Amino acid sequence: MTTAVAEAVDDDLWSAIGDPTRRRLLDLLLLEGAGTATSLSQQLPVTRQAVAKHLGVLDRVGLVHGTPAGRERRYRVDDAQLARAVAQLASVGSAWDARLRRIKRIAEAIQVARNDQEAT
Amino acid sequence: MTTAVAEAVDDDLWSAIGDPTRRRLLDLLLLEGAGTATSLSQQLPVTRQAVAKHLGVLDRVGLVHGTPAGRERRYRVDDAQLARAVAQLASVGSAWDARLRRIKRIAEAIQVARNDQEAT
DNA sequence: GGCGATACGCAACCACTAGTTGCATGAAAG
DNA sequence: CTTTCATGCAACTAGTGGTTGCGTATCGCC
Repeated sequence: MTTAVAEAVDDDLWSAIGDPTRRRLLDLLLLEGAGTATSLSQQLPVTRQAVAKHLGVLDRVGLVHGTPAGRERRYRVDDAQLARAVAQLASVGSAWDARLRRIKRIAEAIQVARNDQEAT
Repeated sequence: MTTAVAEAVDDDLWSAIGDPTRRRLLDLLLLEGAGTATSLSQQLPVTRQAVAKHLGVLDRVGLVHGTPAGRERRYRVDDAQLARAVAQLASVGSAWDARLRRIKRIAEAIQVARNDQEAT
């Protein structure tokens, strides 16, 4: 019997998509197919260097791949890896959801038992 | 037409459940019903003070409530608020999931078109 | 070929947060 | 009353998201 919620979470993956700026970054990349640090920074309220750092961590965990193209470095999303990340998100969510439901059920059961007592 | 994924995320809530230690904390509280900084810290690889801080931020965003009980302060989860957080998690996840599926569909469509051309 | 514009990477610095240790205080128990 | 135990507060460290500033390499044009 498992005593704790699964939480079989790749911590790097999670923290990568945990940052709101990185989420928007992934969103933009997904939307436009590809982008560079400069092009992306123009659509975000942060500097090019900040974006570059984020792309660095996203690249490190494999959520995006950056390939040099002339004087610029073009990044694009790794669909499979992002799908994995999304799956983890869903997994943590549903684990908690399940536990919440269970707790609720138990609480109701106790309530019922108490009513039975009073009715004696 | 919406050009970006919803991302209607309460940032405080998200960052509250973004921390792995806080997730384990919520997990423990959910499992045991209630707990204090001291009791919880004994089941985690961090000090009592660290746990106290986390409970502080969880309390501030309303995911838990702490009530003084004699010389100790007892915390318990706010089910409704946690349910909200879980819902947000699911929402972000499904938004990306949808976009990934859409991208995949477009990619396949392009592939089909290309094959048609070649078949001419 | 040479030169300005552009895209990049690196380094230093600031602010915030998760973690620590140390200490003082207040309630409970003997 | 004294001891014990849980808490809260303060100071300090390490890591990270963000900035500015600077050096360098590539592209485009004359």
